[in-house]
Amino acid sequence: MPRDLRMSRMLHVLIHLDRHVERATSDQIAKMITTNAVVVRRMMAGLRERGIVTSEKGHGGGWQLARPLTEISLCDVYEAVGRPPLFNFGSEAEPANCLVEQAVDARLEATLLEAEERLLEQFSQIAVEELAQDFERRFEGIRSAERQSCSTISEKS
Amino acid sequence: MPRDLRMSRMLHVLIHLDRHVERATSDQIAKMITTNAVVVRRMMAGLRERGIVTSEKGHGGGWQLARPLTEISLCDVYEAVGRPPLFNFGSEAEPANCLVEQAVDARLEATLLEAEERLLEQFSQIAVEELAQDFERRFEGIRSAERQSCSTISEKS
DNA sequence: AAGACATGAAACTTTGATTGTTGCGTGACA
DNA sequence: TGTCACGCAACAATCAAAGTTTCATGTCTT
Repeated sequence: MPRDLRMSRMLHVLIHLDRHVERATSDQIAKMITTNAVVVRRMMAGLRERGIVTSEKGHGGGWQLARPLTEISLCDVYEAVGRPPLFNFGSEAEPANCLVEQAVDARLEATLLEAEERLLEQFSQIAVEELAQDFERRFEGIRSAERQSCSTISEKS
Repeated sequence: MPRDLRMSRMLHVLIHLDRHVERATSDQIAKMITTNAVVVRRMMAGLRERGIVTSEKGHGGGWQLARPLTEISLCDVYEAVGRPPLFNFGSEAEPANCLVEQAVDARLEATLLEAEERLLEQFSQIAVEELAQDFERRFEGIRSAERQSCSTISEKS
């Protein structure tokens, strides 16, 4: 059930930039997340504005982390990709003149707002570095499995 | 920020069916929520399957509540409209072969799943009757304001 | 200075899910 | 028998994210 992929994708990229490449062009990044360079620039522009990455033009240019993953929270990334609406549902756009609808909307929005605040609070307490460590645990798990079984599981992209 | 409106709309309708009309045709309901009869039938079919409303064909037919609003929770309605995805974002559809992406997806999905469970738990503890009472408080507020100012604020739809 | 490389930015197309629409079939009541 | 109302299927409209194309700008190398 694919929806807005920007946050997931940007987290993916940030970890690669920290653990694997240090600097990468939009094209290289595009291959990491199986899309194209323009989409990458569009998303990364938000990260640059928030001081999470920097970009350089010309030969040897590309994208680079501007600060360590320990100082980037999931909330930072969420805001950097434009604070898209968290929920997939809600009420009509214009305020209703029907009082029943007003009551329903108010209650629903209040409930969602509360849930949103809780989720963002959680996001603000998770550093991207934590996800990078999740990855390394997975990597070590695969490596040790390889040593035992001599199978050829390899890391890709 | 309009997204999936089904839950909001169905709550609206259920309260009208309890407080105002008792039985209504798809066309009448369509006017309440400013859409057309087919859309109404599509959404209400889910409510009927869950035993929340009943429908009758022919003369004098239409839709009717099958049980009191005190016995219908927001969660019931959410499930009746098909359990649409709660969140507006997520990860790629197919499981990744990149370990970094796997780690990001796993963490993100776990966080969202937790938030989803909390929200549904809250939904299951709110009866539609509560929203109906929210409405009546609003209604009384307007009535008393009318008595004081002789203005002509009227309830619509 | 020329050319290749890489980002910046604008305009357009594609995609996917909800919503909206049309048409026809079926059951029920007068 | 005719009207009313739901049931159902197929199709069009809508909207945002994602994808694409094109051109401009800046930078490094030769």
